[in-house]
Amino acid sequence: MGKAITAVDRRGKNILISLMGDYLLLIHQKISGRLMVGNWERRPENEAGGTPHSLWQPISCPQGPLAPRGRFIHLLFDLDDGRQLGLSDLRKFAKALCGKREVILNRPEIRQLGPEPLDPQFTLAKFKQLFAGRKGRIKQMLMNPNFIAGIGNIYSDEILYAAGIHPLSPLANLQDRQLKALYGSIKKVLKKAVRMRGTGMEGGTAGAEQGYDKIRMVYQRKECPRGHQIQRIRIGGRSARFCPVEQTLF
DNA sequence: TGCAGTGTTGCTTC
DNA sequence: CGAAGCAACACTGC
Repeated sequence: MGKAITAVDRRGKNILISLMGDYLLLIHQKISGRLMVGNWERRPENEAGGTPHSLWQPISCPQGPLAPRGRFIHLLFDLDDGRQLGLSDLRKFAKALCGKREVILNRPEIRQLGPEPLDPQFTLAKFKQLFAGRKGRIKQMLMNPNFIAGIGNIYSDEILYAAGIHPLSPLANLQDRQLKALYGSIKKVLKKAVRMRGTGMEGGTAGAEQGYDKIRMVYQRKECPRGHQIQRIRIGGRSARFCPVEQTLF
């Protein structure tokens, strides 16, 4: 694009790359998107019959061999230092948009975003205000980006376990005591996840890179740390895991 | 072998 | 307005 990158920020799960000239590149990785720096080579022999996926072959990336994470390139930028910025995405839900900063920031998916849970300005009082007049189940609300930004399926499960709250609990039933526990668990779980550099889903390939896998309490586990059987139910089309012994339905 | 399950969110419908 | 259900896609694992 020929524009210098001046800053990289995040809002919820949106990656915001500021470009010279007041432009903004917005990237949302959705489920399987991965934005990564490395090098890829074109494979012209696949141009005729191959899938778009097979057009670019990874050569290198900081995590060592890219497979299987860097094989599904849909967007590639050449950087000045010879490396490339690539967006890999197996399931092709990811989104990339570029435009004037103000236009991008005014799009509903950014404008309507709820508060950043790790923002120091996001106080317990602000958290409680979110619940005013809202209905629904706590698990779905935690995952709703317009309610609170950046919490998905994994960490909502972990947060609810840490707070001892059953995922089906209606918002209206949560009292001050539970809200306080929830608030503390949100901060605690997310900070720890950031420190551990997130949760890798590809089993062995994550390595030391993404450590949260190793301390998950309920998400995709058979038993909680106390040895109780984890239950799995569906809420709003998503799987929710929880410990039926330690998580109370309010 | 076939089908349920997988990290997200936006659109449609009520 | 809010909430539920589902679609977008391609692969893995039981």
